[in-house]
Amino acid sequence: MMKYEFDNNVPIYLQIIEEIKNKIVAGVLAPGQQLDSVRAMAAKFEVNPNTIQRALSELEQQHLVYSQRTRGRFVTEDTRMIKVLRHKMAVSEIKNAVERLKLLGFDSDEIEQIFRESLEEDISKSDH
Amino acid sequence: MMKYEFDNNVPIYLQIIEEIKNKIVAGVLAPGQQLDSVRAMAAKFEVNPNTIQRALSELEQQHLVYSQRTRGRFVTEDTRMIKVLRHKMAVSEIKNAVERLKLLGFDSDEIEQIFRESLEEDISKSDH
Amino acid sequence: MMKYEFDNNVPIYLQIIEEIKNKIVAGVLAPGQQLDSVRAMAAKFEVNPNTIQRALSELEQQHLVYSQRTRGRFVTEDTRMIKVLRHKMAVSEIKNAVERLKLLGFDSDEIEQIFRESLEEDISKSDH
Amino acid sequence: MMKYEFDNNVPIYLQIIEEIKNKIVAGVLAPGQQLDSVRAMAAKFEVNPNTIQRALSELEQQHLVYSQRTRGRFVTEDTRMIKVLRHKMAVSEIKNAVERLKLLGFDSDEIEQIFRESLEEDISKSDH
DNA sequence: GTGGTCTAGACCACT
DNA sequence: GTGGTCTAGACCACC
Repeated sequence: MMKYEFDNNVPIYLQIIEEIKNKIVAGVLAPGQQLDSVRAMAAKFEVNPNTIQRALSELEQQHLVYSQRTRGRFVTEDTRMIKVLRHKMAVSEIKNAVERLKLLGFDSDEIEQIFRESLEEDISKSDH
Repeated sequence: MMKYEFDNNVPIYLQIIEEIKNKIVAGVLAPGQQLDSVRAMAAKFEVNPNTIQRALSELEQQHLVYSQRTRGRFVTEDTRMIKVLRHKMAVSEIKNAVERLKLLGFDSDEIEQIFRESLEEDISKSDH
Repeated sequence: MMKYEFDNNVPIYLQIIEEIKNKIVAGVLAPGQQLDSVRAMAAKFEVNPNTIQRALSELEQQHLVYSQRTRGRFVTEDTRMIKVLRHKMAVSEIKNAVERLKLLGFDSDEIEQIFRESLEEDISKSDH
Repeated sequence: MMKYEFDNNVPIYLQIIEEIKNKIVAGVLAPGQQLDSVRAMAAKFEVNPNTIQRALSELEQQHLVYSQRTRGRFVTEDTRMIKVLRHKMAVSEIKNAVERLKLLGFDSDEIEQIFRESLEEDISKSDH
């Protein structure tokens, strides 16, 4: 058997980044909307303010949020950026799934067929 | 401040079940092949033997492994069962991905299109 | 008169980033060469290790250095990246000078003429 | 740990001299115009009056300002002096930039080419 | 020994 | 009150 390895060594700040990205892509955080303050988020996540700061400045470097020194932080108003992010996240989600299936010995044709089945079921579900 | 638990509340025994299922489906553990002993697995996973015990009996209930009192535990020789499992795992993998994307606001058409792109890239990659 | 403002509020970690970029561009740090460890640099700059860490991880995000967990950090071996950086730094150096001169009321023609004089003097200097 | 001083060892009085020269060259301070009093400037720069005194007498030695015992200090009316200063500042600005680039390993040809690019961009910008 | 993450707590500038 | 920077000191995984 293989080496033992249970997940969850993902750094907190990365998890927070993902959390916020999800909300931006899903529209829960709208373009231009103000984020909670560093200290407020630190309290909510029960985490040190520095950890939040790190997550947020990383998001800033990716141009997904911007900050105004004394006013606070805001979701980018550049909807193009958000669309790009949205697409990237979808691609990576799907690629990961495909990747894992290939490791289990599935080939592209099989994966495509199963994917097709999944979508069809979905459609019939939404017909109810 | 205390640590906030983000993910990782999946019980260990479920993670172990997944691990073993993966090996069976991928063929790393062949039909009829003997599994490591409970104590050996407990050592490898650095986990209490009871946890292993629980995982294995669950797999027995699902007829994916069977035990012979004195000899040990073995992967099922029923290849049909394995095929079914294989298919189920693929479906659930893909459904999960689709599900997460729908939560992010994607509709079926978008997902299909991105899926198509992913596969095409894969093909062009393997052409190199 | 204008607002009072003496320079030097530039964060230490940004100054360190510049320092290292300079060395990379000038070739003092060659592609693939190992950098001092975080702790060593912290001692050299008389600064907290976290500050060094921050500078270096920023450089890593810019793909100018890469790190290997247990071995240390290294200058990128991608000489293209270094060339790009080199060019960017030159452009920004010159743009800054031009910018400051424009604030002093110089127009492009004047600036070009003075620039030409500077270069000629330089050449005659290197003739000696 | 103590703080390491990176830049900012330029004496304050020199910074103030530069500030005033900039204003004179840019025309913010016109020929013959009266300067603020020492005390007023000391307040504005949040600096000891002696520091201002020193900066101003240096400027007097360079014939860029002159003082009338009881009335105060004034910008020189010798526009030729100002033109010379203006030129000198431009030259030194550019020479500094060139100098720094040479330290980074650029040769004159490269610098000229990049300078040319910068100016062209500037022109195309003003065309918009 | 290496890099990486996190906390606790401080100080700054800006409004 | 906001974000931003920095220190001091801790712990982890990896080899």
